[in-house]
Amino acid sequence: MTRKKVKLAYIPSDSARKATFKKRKKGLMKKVSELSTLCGIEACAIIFSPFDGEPEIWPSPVSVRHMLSQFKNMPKMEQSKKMVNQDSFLKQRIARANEQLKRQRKDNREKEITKVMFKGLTTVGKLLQQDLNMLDLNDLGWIVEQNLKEISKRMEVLNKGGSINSSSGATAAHSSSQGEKKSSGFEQKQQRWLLDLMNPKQNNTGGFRGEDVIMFPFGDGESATTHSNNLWSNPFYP
Amino acid sequence: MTRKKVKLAYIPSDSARKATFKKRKKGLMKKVSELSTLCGIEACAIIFSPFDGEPEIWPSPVSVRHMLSQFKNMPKMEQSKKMVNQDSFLKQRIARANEQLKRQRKDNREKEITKVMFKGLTTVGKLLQQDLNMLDLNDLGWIVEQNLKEISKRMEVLNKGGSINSSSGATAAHSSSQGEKKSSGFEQKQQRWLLDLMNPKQNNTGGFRGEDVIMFPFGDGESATTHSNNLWSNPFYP
DNA sequence: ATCACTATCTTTAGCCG
DNA sequence: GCGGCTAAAGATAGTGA
Repeated sequence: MTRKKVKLAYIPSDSARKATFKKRKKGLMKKVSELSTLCGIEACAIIFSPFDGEPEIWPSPVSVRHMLSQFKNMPKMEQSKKMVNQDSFLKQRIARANEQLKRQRKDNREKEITKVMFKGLTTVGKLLQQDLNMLDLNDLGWIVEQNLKEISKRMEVLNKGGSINSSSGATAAHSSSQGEKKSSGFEQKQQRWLLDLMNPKQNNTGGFRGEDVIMFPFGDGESATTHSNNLWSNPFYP
Repeated sequence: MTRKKVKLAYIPSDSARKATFKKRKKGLMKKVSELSTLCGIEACAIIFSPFDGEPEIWPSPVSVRHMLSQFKNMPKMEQSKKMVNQDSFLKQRIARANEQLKRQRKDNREKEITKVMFKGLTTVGKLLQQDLNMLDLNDLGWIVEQNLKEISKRMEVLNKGGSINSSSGATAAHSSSQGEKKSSGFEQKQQRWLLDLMNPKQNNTGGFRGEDVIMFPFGDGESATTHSNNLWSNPFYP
């Protein structure tokens, strides 16, 4: 049987199109997944289809979040390093050292990925910004008005809450040491500010929590009645 | 020769990994492209690789922007519709009607896509928001301080600039009429607010332009010295 | 490193139940 | 419409220049 060579064009038939869509979407997602694991990189695919309301997203939304949260766990790595150094038996030491090396490599790779990804994230952010700026925001003066209302509240709360210490400890050392032979250009500087940014300070005495709002041109866009479901939702506490 | 069946795991060798990455990235992009054209849907893929600094993005960043800008051109479609109706020769009329129908169909599809995509965009926006919220923004009190400084300025300007008219004309009619046999659930309501949102008002007398800043957790993240290159850039005027 | 080649593996169009 | 099947089309791992 001669199965024709599918010309690359919009499939007119609704049913055929949907069928092809489902099949190919599946295949595509698999490909993304494979690329990600094989090459140890972060990737995502987003598919907006009329067939389902929500856009299809790979990987799970949580995975990106998880990646960023890794920064918080980095200091712990330092500790385990010290532990290994104080071990006594030679064999165990070698074994552990190898373990360590392996982990180190993995960790290095993860850090590297995270760095790249984070840097990239800002690019994506810019992109989305630009797209959303297309909405001719000049016409939406009421947004600013809304902003101002919320902001006055925020001002009050802040002024009451006292001064907020913004310099983070940033004691987390950068452990690039041995391991990976070629780490493709870690920049100490950037890495440092990322650490500073990521290193959490437990000082939560600042007055701004929960109710404070700075409007954001993101949201579900369906209703403008509720606050949490507003076109302009809170970027600081979603 | 027995070429092995590639086990799905991280490729340790730097060179092999990079080679595979390049090949597969290419293939993946092709797949996305094919899916998009075959099924008439919008999709994008973003790949963060340590091999190149910028993330790879499909399709071109402009395409997303272009899509949104289509909304602005919609009213023109109405005009061409009328023009066709006033034609006199039967043959020409039929020919033109068919042309029109074709365009209408295309346009309907594009509108539909845009609707879905726009709705999805907000979901993506939320996603990115959440991810960026991981930065423990509580620790960055200075951001809020910066915000407040800029905001006081904004308040002044706004109060001086008079009230800003926020109700847009929204006269653009919704033309779903004939054509596409199955338009997979256009929602009048949502379509309407999109139109309202998109329909530009030429009233640019409002006082806020250029210098006003509401800080945003997006940016290039490299330097914090210049304003335009700040970690927190201006969402309203990028 | 980068290209081209191609044997082999993978995806998928078209059918059928 | 959905899931399984099968052969054609397509992608790519390994290789050598």
